[in-house]
Amino acid sequence: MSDRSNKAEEILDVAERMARTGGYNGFSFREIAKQVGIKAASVHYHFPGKEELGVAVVRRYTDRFLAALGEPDDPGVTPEALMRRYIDAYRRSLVDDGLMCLCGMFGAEIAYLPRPVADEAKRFFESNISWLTSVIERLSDRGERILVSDKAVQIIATLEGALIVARSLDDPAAFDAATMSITLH
Amino acid sequence: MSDRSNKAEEILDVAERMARTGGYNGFSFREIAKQVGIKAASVHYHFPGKEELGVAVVRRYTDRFLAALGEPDDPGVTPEALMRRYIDAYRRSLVDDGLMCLCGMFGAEIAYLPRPVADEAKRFFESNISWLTSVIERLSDRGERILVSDKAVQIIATLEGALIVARSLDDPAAFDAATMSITLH
DNA sequence: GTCTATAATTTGATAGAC
DNA sequence: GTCTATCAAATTATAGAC
Repeated sequence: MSDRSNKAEEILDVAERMARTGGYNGFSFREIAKQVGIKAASVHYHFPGKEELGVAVVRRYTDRFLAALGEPDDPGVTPEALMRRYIDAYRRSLVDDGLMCLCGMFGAEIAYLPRPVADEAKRFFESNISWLTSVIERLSDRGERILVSDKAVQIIATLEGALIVARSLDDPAAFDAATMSITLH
Repeated sequence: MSDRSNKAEEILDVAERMARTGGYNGFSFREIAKQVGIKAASVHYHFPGKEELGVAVVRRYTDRFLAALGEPDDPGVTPEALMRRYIDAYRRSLVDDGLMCLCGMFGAEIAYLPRPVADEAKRFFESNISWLTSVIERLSDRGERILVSDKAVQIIATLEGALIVARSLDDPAAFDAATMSITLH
């Protein structure tokens, strides 16, 4: 509880929302502090520097994301339902939150990020591809024209790009247009 | 020639490269000036403010991008070749330049950008979808399961996302894995 | 066209009181 | 845990000389 008090979580909440809007330079200690109701110096008590805060934000985001997906080989859930669940996770980011995927944002800025933050963003994609690969293997009929691992990369790329295009066009329907062909195969 | 002197172009070159690495907050007048070999105040002579510079960078990027593609209904080029050309434009951004697509970057940050810059980024996607739609119509066999316009959105989303994933994983092969199924249909 | 000088603001960060 | 006070650096921007 020491490092995961309410305030620390609140700081992460605000930092995540700001990062998912303006990227790594889109959140600042002062602005976070103001929205949380403390002073900037107090934020440094919970997270020593911006790099550490950035790492913590991405780590929590990835963990929460994977937890919401569940186990890819859960016998109680069909692979079709799992795939639907995966697409809906991105869809909710767009429709419910109106936010970019944190790691899609940081992935675009990857060459600009401090190493530890970039490594955490990379871990998001690795774990997502791993999860997707397991699901695709379950619903894959042999004699496929395309590798399962390649299909996983294609799906996650399409979803990240669909967020960008739909938000740029200010048209949520573009997200569905871009992603509808993922399910039928 | 007045506003498109060599120095103005150099400024746009540096600003574009920095923006494609760190986003809208990833380029500054001081850093641009240093790399161009002038002072920050001199940059303001060519572009009054950051917003105007941002608009100019996106506009030049879009114009250059479309010009490189050529006319989508050019009878001298097969639609297959045009589609290949389109994918290669993104692939070169990754492999040759090692940079993100400017409008993929700005698209992720779209809610954070000044209105005029966001509008220019939107125009990039609109014109790209229009170009792609024309090409897809040429190579589309009737009785398709998916709308041509939807397929255009899907392709551009996959390409933007493929840049992000491949750069995050530091693995150019991921770009090909994500995009190879675009051509076969 | 480019410069110097300067301003106002924001940023990440630290020291030390409470 | 949170505060005040303070810092050095960086940001966008303007005025005016050359």
